[in-house]
Amino acid sequence: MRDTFLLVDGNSLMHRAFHALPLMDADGIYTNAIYGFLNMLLKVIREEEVRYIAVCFDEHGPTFRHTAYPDYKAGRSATPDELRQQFRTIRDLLTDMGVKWFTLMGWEADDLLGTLSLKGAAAGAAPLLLTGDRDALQLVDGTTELMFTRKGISETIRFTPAKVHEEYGFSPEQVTDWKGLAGDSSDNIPGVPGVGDKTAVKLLHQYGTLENILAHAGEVKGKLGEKLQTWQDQARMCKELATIRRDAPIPFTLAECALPDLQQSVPALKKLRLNSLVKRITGEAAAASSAAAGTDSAVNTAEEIGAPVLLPFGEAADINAPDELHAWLNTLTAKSHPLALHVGETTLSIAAQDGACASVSLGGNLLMPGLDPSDVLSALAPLLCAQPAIVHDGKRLWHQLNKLGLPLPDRFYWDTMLGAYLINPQEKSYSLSSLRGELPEDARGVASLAAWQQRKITADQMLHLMQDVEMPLSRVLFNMEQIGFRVDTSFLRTLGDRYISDIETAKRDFYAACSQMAGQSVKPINLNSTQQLGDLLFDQLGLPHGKKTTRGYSTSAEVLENLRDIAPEIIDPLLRYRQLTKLNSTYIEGLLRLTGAHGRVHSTFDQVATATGRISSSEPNLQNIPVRTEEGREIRQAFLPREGWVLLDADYSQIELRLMAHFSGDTAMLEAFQTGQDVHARIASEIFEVPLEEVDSTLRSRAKAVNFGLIYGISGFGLARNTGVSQQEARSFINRYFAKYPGVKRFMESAVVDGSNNGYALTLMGRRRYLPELQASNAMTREFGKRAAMNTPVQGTAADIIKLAMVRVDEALRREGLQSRLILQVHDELLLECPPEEVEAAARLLQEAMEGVITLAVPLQAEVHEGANWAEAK
DNA sequence: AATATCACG
DNA sequence: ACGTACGTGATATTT
Repeated sequence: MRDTFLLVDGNSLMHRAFHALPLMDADGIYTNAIYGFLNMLLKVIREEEVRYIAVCFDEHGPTFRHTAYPDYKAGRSATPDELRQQFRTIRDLLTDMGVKWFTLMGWEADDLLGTLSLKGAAAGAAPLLLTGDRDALQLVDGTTELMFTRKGISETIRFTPAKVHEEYGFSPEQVTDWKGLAGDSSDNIPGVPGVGDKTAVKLLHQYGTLENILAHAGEVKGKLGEKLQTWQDQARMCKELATIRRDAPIPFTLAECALPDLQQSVPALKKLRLNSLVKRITGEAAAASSAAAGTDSAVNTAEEIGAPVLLPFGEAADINAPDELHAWLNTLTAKSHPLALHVGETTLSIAAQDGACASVSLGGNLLMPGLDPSDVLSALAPLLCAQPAIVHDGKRLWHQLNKLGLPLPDRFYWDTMLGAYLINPQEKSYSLSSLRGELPEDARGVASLAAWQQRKITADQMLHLMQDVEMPLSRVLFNMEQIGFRVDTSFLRTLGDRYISDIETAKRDFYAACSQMAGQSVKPINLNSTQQLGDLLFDQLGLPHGKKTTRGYSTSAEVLENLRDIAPEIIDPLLRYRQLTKLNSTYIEGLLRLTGAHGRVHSTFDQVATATGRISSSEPNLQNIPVRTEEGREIRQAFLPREGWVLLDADYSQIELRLMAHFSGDTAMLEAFQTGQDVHARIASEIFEVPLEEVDSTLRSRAKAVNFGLIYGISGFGLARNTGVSQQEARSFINRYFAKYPGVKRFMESAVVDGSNNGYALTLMGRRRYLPELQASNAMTREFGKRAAMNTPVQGTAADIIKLAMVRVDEALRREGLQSRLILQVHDELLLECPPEEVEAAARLLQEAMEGVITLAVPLQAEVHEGANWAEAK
């Protein structure tokens, strides 16, 4: 196994970082590019087990190497001063860190990269190029790979020769030919005019090289052939320009590029106030040593599954015949667990701990006929039932198996999608390929990822969440998706007809009132278009528009509400139109579209969707079915339990406020919950200093609004907007609140301080959410970070609690041998459908499981109701 | 693909 | 001085 030799294009990365990040400075020294650069460097070092490292920079002498083409790079604007400074600083910093860097007068960074990758490979290392410059793709070969940064610097994609081909349609050797043809506007390389990506790839496919294309230009028909002949010199020139040299005269030994101990760079980083980098370096060292010390957990440890680099996987076998597959699986059955399994788009791969592994191409192509995925899964299912496997997105696999009527494994050993989510719940995507740059898409990749995740999750103290919450929950969610929720479609249709007729009425009333006001009949518009509506209301009719403008006027319900005093005859029908069309298109038509022939809807529950740990529901979203208005609530009457069964609904009472009380430890707040009375009223009485009996609905709702404000991360402005009181009054509410409940204030403040110190917020069960916003230079972003820091422990802990409750409820139902089953979760609410004879038992079990999940400083309270439909059971 | 709006906790 | 409540997903319109 070759050691990884990381070769960094310093110029490319610094430019990327500079433009991707806002300017930051330490005492007038700009650091944003340095920060972004090092951040990326540390990320790759951490993820790739780098042994050697070198950074290359441009050093332009008096003459360019490409003197033959003077316009070269004329299209690039000069390096701004704020960045030029940082190039000087980064060199000193790298020296301090002990990281070897290279420059050579008159040579560019990519030439040095080309030279060093050659020398590095010759010395026995595996060069890994890190750059944002596509030119470098030509350097990729069997030993040299490339990490390409994109989207600024936040994402990387890893190129092997095969990946280059997959992405661009030609091989690394053809990169320069391609540039000669298609050019590159960012480098001011013109190529052949009129030849773009598509044409270039086609020509390369046909003729292989630029020279060969030009030699056969006569054969090429039409304009294209002419152009190739006319511009052949320019094409050759462009190819030469794009060709990276690999013969720079630089002294090099692999040993001097050994990765230094990064701890020694801490003082230099501190000087530049790059504290989050310092934390990362020191934090990682601490995590590594604690992981090395070992944790005495009753559950499976990293050792059992094996460290990633130690996995003794042998050569992969390609299995292409069912007989062969069965034979191979039979030999696997005898082996140790866990297996690693990966079902990709086109391949399925399996690996065992002893090194045996195989991949099977699914579907197949012309060259290699593949197997029918269902045949492969059929062969595999019994094995998965016998040996818990490492999988990615187990819930999806269960669905695949289930669709084929195959036996379902009741658990998996490790789900790398869930692992990735716990490690960072804010990734844009949890597809396997996006998890680690370009992770090999086979079972070995999944296995080593799982091993890495186990160590990381253990170090971050989230093994409990992984094994006792997320993993078992995925099975519960699968069941819920599978079972679905029964819907009364004819009821919905009847309701929809009524909505439609009311919509027509509202429309008529609206236009009549508009015409009345205008003194003439107004032209009908598309009422769903906010643009046309704003035009009508504010330009034609001259109603005062709210100051909210982005592209035109806002016509939100909030703005319209303010116009009700002026023109209720216009606004009321309009608001009614809005309400009814929303109900009809989203909840009547949308729901009917998704109701199967069997009369049930099967929502998808996304376990890796939210930053806080909540689950989300989609297609249909059953977590936002109307309830707040009487009109909307009718829709809930269409949600029914299975024929002859009963619906049970249980919701946590004030769970987030209770958690606030628990976290803050505030005596008065805790007391408010001990009495078991109406908490909002009680708090209103305290903060407004009136006897409980004199708390009217206004005071109560104001106190309630403050409570919500606290949970969301209080701000005077937000509270004012939500309650309709002035911002000054809102502030005074908050002040009174903090005066009565000083512990709550302390909790809020410490949540922000902890978030800043740690870089993340924690829930009670150790779930974390990183808060880079707290370090932002933009004040608004930072304020957002503060609110998230205050909200996440509360919302996230509530999510932890109900998730564990779901696992416990499911377990208990099974243990008691009941047929009742969970069918829905709505953040603080669980729905079950039960046979009538089980209702009492299920209700008790549900309440006990929910309330008993965890012991807090205040009791957890769950309220259970039953009904013949969701409206009744709520 | 982005924006505006609105449904839920 | 900035412009804000936290977390989601669906629909329709507009680019």
